[in-house]
Amino acid sequence: MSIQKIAQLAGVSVATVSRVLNNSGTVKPQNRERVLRAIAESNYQPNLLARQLRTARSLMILVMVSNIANPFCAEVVKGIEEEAENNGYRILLCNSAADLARSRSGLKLLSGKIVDGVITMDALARLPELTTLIGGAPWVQCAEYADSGEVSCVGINDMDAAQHVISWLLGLGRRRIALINHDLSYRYARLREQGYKTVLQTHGNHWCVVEYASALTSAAGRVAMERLLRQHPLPDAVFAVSDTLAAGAMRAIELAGLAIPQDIAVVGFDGTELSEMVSPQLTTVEQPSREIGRQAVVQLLNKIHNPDARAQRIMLDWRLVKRAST
Amino acid sequence: MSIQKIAQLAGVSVATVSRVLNNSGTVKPQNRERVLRAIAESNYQPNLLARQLRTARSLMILVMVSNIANPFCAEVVKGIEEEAENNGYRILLCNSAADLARSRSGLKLLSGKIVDGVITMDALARLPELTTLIGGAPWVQCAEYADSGEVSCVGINDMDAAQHVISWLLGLGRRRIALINHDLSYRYARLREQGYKTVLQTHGNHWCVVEYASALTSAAGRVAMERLLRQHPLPDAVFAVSDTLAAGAMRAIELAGLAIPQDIAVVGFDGTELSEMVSPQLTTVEQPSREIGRQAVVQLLNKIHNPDARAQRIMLDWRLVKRAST
DNA sequence: CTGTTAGCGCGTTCAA
DNA sequence: TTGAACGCGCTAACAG
Repeated sequence: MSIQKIAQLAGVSVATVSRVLNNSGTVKPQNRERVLRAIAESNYQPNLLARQLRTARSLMILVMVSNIANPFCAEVVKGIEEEAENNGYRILLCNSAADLARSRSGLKLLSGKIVDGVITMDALARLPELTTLIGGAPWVQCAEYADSGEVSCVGINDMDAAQHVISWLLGLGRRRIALINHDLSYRYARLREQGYKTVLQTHGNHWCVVEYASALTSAAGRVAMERLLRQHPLPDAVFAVSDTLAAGAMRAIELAGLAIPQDIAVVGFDGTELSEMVSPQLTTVEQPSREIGRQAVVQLLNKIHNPDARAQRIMLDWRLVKRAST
Repeated sequence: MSIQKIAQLAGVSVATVSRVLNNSGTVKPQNRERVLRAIAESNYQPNLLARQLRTARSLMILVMVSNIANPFCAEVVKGIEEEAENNGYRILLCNSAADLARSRSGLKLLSGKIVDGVITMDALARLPELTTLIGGAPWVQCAEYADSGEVSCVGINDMDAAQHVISWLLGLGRRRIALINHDLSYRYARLREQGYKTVLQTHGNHWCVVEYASALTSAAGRVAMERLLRQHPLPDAVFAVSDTLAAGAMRAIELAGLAIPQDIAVVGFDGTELSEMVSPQLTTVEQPSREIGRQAVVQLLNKIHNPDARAQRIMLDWRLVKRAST
């Protein structure tokens, strides 16, 4: 069912049908009525491929995520959806699973003109193939830093936050603070680790142990913590770079028969709902996740509508939420 | 950068470039070489809109989900991704948030020919507008039943599973078994509730209390459980229709100073990783989530390649995993 | 207010 | 083995 058939059915030209569909130009009420009736009768749905090919815009933005099950990630996506919807845009979610082939496949939606721009929460700045695939298309990095200054990004100051957490734990009297980190190809992971190490060095504290979780999941956090529990002496505090990791770590500590926070204090990151669901409730660095998502859309739409706009680095506020786990 | 420019750059016709791109027809090696060089030099990327408009297929399938953060859902999606990828298809994820406008917007990707088919995990069979929007396009319901026999679906026998759980709890001596359910517009929710009530009636057990959570989240499960804890006498067992709800319920029970399972036994549903992360570990009905996703893709591709194929109802096996929460 | 027509970029005949 | 020409369905410019 095409616009041609509708025109034929309504006894008008395709241009008139198009005008009715888009509320553009002027159409005699009687003709508009006939067109609308023909559309209703035939259950006609416009072909978006043709429309987008013709207008060269899709009102769709691609969101590339490495793990959609992560609650922090889900929150950011909600912020993205809200702001996009407010501006007449639709979201396409693509789960890259941190896989090169998947990422490449997803980005073809961008280079293939299916979407108008992309927001990535992935660590792909290190993959030159992907950045050339994106080319000069509108792109915003979200909850992750851009390596080059060419691309806008929205996030928090991860180094500051990590430094604050470690300083505070030291102030509480903790002396063996371990870090549970994640894939260092993420720049935020490198920055948080750097913050962690900087503070320890400044205080002449030589107990410095980092474990890397294989994914941002509770299970991976638990495994990482189990490795830490084989240390002698044991850590007396753990800083995990996500709430999911922290939740898994807490489980491992509990199973080992140790008490939180008496034996080991735990601090998470993100400030997701999960931090309030675990027992004891988790001290965590709260990120303004919804706002991060919204700002990413604002930046992206700005770039879409004004291609010459300079790249922006938006840094939002974070805060340490102190709860029973410390 | 279009195929025209490449043709010009390589000194051949657009047809030849197209043949190189699609490995179709025959091209003189020398010309192929020149085309490939032109493509590489100009960083050309084919316009998928034009290609899909012309070929009338996209090799993409739409997946509509109501809450991407639900771990069960995430597992099913992984299964979908695996099977789709094995067949050369790409996934587009659309978070409907159980919202009509969002769902409508998402399904336009289908009626607008952007994708070749749709897998829904949503309860949209009740919304006639949406089903007409889908029209006769390839469609599979996943982890949810179809109301009409026209559309294929993949899932488990929810009524059987619920009946089994309740019978088993009764066998353990529990007499006041409450149900934490979810939005009854989901057919699986209606079936599980039916299973719950059927068994209670059969045993002449009149203590029958159902609470409805506002979403499939821990927070909503906690709120629902808090309402149940205002009952007199208290329930001595709770069956929640998802692990996320059960986790929230456990938190509420713990905060009320009650013991699991001594005071109140808890059973979840789905068999997600979460059920192993909570303390005590959760007894739950394990669904073959990955396989559900894979089967959904198998059914959908069958429908895409063979439009006259009859709708199938695929029922997979479940099993009750008994752990410390009961 | 309306209709005709020229592309958007591509794959695919059909002749050569 | 190649190229010219058509049409997928749509919007927009232009002429009436």
